[in-house]
Amino acid sequence: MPAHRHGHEPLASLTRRLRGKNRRVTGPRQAILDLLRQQAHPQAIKQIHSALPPGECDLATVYRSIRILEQAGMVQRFDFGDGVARFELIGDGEDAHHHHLVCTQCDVIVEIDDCFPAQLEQKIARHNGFINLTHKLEFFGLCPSCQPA
Amino acid sequence: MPAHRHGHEPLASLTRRLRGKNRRVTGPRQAILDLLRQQAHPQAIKQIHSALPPGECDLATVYRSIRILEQAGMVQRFDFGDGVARFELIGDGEDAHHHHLVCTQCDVIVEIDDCFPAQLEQKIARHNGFINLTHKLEFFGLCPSCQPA
DNA sequence: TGTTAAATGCAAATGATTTGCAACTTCATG
DNA sequence: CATGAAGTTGCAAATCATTTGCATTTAACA
Repeated sequence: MPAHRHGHEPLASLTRRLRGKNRRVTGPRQAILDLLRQQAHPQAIKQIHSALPPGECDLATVYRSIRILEQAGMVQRFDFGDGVARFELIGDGEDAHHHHLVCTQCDVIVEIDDCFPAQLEQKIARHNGFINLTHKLEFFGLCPSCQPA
Repeated sequence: MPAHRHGHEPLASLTRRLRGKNRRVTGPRQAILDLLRQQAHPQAIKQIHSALPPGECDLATVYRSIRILEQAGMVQRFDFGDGVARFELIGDGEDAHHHHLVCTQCDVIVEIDDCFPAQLEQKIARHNGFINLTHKLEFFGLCPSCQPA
């Protein structure tokens, strides 16, 4: 199963994971988790906040909750270079690492399963004496709908 | 010659390029270009500003100049995910596209010649019906000096 | 050398994200 | 099931990077 199909892990399972990290399960956090559960693509903080029922959760609390979730390893941060961080839920035990393809015109996002070749990455590490290599990789292009006829 | 060796293109050549783009050659712009000429790695706006002789150029002017230079194709923007854009001079006629390896501990930067395999990128494009694919790719890891003994 | 559009300095505006703080919950304990 | 300490929240104010309005200065060409 591709990495980005984090399936529909039930909310109860998510809150259990959170509690397991010694974090309290609060209304705002449940609302955010429940929202992220249903998203197929990374969401900006503002998106999350405005998708929540009005008055459900303060914007600052979204920021704080997302940070907690990220530290707990339940959420992954992505950066498409537009100055806005986006976040995606990581399924339990799931390999969170994946990349995206973003339309430069309409901002549609596609999850990508391909990754930078591990062997080449190891070569880069060795060649420069670095260890614990990771990478950020995102693709951009014109999606089918935005292409000129 | 690797992409990141943009050599030491003389300042006169750089200002000529700028003028060729119908941009005026001003004191601040020359100072910024001359500074970037001598840098081997991408520089943050603040770094550029504080490296300039005091009073030489306003911070807002650095931002504006860099934008002009970027639009003129003389400077390339990089994003290491820390919320600060960094800029590198592009040598004349040089292939600007390259990536970096950044130490997560001391922030040292190494220019990388390897790139995402073009063939794989094309496969991704085809597979998703996208065209004009590009990508952002940066590596992170622990540099030799920061590794535990 | 004069004109004129471009560029600059300075200050104020933005936009994303963070933080101080007092009031309010969660949840382990009793 | 009540209770308190620690963790959370809302709200407002603070940061930080970056942008912008505007009056003044300046590069470059006629």
